[in-house]
Amino acid sequence: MSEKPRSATTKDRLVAAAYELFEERGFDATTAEDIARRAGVGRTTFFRAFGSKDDVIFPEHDLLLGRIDERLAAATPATRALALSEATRVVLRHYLDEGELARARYRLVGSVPALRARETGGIQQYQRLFARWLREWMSHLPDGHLRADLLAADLVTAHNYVLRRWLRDQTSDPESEFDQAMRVALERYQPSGLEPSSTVVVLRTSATPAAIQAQLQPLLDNEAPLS
Amino acid sequence: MSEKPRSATTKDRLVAAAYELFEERGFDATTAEDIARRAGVGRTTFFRAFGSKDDVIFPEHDLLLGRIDERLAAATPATRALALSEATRVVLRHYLDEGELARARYRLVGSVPALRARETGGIQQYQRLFARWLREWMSHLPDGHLRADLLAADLVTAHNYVLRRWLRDQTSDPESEFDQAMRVALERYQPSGLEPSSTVVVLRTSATPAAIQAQLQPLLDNEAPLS
DNA sequence: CTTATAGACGGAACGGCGTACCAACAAGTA
DNA sequence: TACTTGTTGGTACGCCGTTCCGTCTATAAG
Repeated sequence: MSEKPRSATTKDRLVAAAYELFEERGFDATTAEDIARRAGVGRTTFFRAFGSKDDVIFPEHDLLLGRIDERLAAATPATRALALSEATRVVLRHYLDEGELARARYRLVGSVPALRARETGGIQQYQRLFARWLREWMSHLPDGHLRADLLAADLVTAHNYVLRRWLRDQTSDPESEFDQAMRVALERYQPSGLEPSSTVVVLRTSATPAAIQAQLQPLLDNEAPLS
Repeated sequence: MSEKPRSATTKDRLVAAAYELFEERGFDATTAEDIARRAGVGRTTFFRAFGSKDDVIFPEHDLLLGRIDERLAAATPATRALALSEATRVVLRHYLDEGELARARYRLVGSVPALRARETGGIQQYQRLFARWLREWMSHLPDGHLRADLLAADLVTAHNYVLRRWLRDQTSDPESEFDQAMRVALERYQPSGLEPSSTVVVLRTSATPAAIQAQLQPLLDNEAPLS
């Protein structure tokens, strides 16, 4: 616990060596021994540090899962919509902070099917974590479990949508796009015990209910003050 | 093309042998040579037939992708909602028809992390296929690409929700539950050029917009007649 | 009937992954 | 100094998935 500096640098050197070699020769043409040799350690040490060749690419996965869980556990009924948005934002921010490293990983994963599978497996873990909380929060609604699963999928999908746009340099303001994406995704969420004063709404329009509901959602969000 | 009977039985014997051994000793404790020996063929033949040990579990994947693509390609603007629902139903029906084999696979996949990753990879392929069509259909809407991705995720998630309930014996009428799940998932879809006669809606209720919209959606669905 | 060509098959060998085991070595403690 | 504790590298092993090659069978041509 106190030897972070030395231990961290060994792992970091392995990660750096791995990315170098992957970009030089490709993933499949790089052996674990190659990586270890360039990092100046033995092959055994490499597997002790990462467990598998794929793990070099996705190291902070468990950390992010933990942070999401914390954020969702801290939500009160009134702040759940916000908690969902912020928990998702934690992941986005993490990749934004990585900068070029995240883009290198994106290129790599996109070109190696085995890594794609690994990545989607990780994404699924996020989704299941969100679903676990949402099922609890929405179980009283009609089709609550289904709607919880759908919203969990939507949150993850919306996050990936914005993240991929940033990774491909298709946006200069990912945070704003993320806000909008969360707004759309959270159309599926309605606060649980909230019983607001009844309101008369009269509409004369050809807009579909979905469009109307999209317009009204921000009002509902604002009604739930953050703690 | 005409040697289906002999070729099919070899593959089928390998699949049968594989499932037997997986249930007897578990996935990891079963080698490719074990499977081949029990099926009465050589190890080389096994890898020629399936390419990898995982592939024995998910053989008809490409077939299903093809059928979905066909169904979506055949949709007209007026029948797209129905096409989405039916294309998804193709997958559900496939597993329902498999019966006990599907349940054996479910137990197996649930207990072996490597197979889980493989399965989610397959699911992601379905999702991407749906998204490809939906992006085309919805690109004119505000946030069209995002909404297309979300709906694709919802369709796949809704399907998996019902399928898993059936796999766990939590439902006796998966088709009806699937209808309802599709209804909820398709709340995200609004037909493209549809410009219905305007309607005045007066509501005095404490229900949220999302709930109201959920109630109204069937009316919209009925407006798009099937060809 | 014989020969030729193509395709399915099994065997052997190879590189690589991930694991298990072991010996060497450093650092802190009695 | 001796003893633990933990990290490291080396060796060996089983298995995966691929490649190469020789064998067998079947269908067609001569």
